[in-house]
Amino acid sequence: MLNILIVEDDLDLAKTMIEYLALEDIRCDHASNGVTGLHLAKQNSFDVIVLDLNLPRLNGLSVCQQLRLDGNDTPVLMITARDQLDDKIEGFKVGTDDYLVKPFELKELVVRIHALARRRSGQAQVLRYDDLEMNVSEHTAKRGNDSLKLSPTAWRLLEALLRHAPNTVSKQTLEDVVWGDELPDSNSLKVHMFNLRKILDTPYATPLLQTIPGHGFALRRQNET
Amino acid sequence: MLNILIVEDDLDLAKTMIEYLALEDIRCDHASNGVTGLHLAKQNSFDVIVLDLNLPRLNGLSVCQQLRLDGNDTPVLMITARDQLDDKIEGFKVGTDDYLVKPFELKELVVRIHALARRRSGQAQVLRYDDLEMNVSEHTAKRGNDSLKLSPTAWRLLEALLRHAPNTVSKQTLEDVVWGDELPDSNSLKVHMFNLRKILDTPYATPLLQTIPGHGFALRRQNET
DNA sequence: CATCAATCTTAACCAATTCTTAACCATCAA
DNA sequence: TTGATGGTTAAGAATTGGTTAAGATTGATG
Repeated sequence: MLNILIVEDDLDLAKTMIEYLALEDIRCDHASNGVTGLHLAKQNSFDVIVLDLNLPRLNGLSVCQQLRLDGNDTPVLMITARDQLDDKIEGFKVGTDDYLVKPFELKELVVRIHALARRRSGQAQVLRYDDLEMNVSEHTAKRGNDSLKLSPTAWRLLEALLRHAPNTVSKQTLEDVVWGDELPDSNSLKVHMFNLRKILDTPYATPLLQTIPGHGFALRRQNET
Repeated sequence: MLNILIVEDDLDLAKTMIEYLALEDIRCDHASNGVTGLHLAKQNSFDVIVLDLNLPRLNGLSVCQQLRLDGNDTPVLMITARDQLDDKIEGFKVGTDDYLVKPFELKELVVRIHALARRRSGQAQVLRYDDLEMNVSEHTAKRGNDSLKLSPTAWRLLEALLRHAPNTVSKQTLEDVVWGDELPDSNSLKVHMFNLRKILDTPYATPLLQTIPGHGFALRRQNET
């Protein structure tokens, strides 16, 4: 059972969507303007957010941008009347995940909602795990109340780990993140991880950076699965 | 720099795409039929896979399905000539992430590739059989409530067995999983299976790891087929 | 242009884990 | 009995990960 938020000012359209989606076992909350939409999105946790581009009080792009700045990683499906590529590009820039151009078939809406629900957006501008917080836009990182001083490489590593937390990130992926195709021919990653751990964990009671032998590393609390 | 795989039998289209994407700093590998596409996808790690729906030898849907069964979580963008909703529905069922209908603008292709590349798997991949549970994303394994400490090789063996459970997995397949082409020239597999069994079964009442004489091994409860 | 601080790469060392190998045993079927 | 298959054990080899420190590189600043 999916749980989504629809932000749409055309009440007829909203009603049609909600009723149709109910048949497909998708529960909808509804807001008719950007401000309440943003508010609802912040309060609750939805599987997908369906956003009209043109909204009273706060347009869809701004709503999406606000969410991302707030660290919300819910997939966003934008509905627009125009089929302007530039709108889409702009939309993807602020963190939209998919588009649907009016008029659209309800069946297609359902299909895209399901596809989006399977993944996280990955476009949040603030990443959090446990008491660790990373603001991608400001380029700042904190653990608890202490701000962390990260070297460029340490930053990239931590960002990758945080985006996947609490999942394991393979050494290969980490090397990819830092060096791309041109890997250094030594044990550089080991050293960087050592340094990152020194900054991230050593001063604190609960270590977060776990080594997964033979595979890679994970940001995860020890006791948790 | 993104790294993607294009599986497309229309060589003109493929060439156009590859050249355009190169300008956008997207590196492309290319396969012109489903079988090689699948092979490439399994061998390498891409940011996105662009799949034509209609392919010689193995169609796009099957390729995608195979990948998912194999535990591959790379985002897939399906290209289709028709705008049949049913195709899309079928596609999303087997794990496609997005669609593009021919003819499309190359700019739009770029935008969607970027959007997909950023997305990450929202839900942990979990394999289960009986009271055995393996979280592929976190790289953790439990039997009942006890977490299992697996060596890299043990992990690979168990994963292969679990993906096929309760079916038998041949010794050859297991050797393939662990060593690929360069097999060790001794009885290494025997030893590894012994060690795996020690971790997996020995402490518990009901053994799960069965030997199928002459063929291989299976993860299966004793009484069941 | 010289210098300084920060950062990155590299090499080396140690400890722990993991892997391979070669035995030896038990069982079964021919 | 013999040969093939699978289970068990232990030793030594190889690999991996943590740690440290020395140069090399970079970028900023006086």
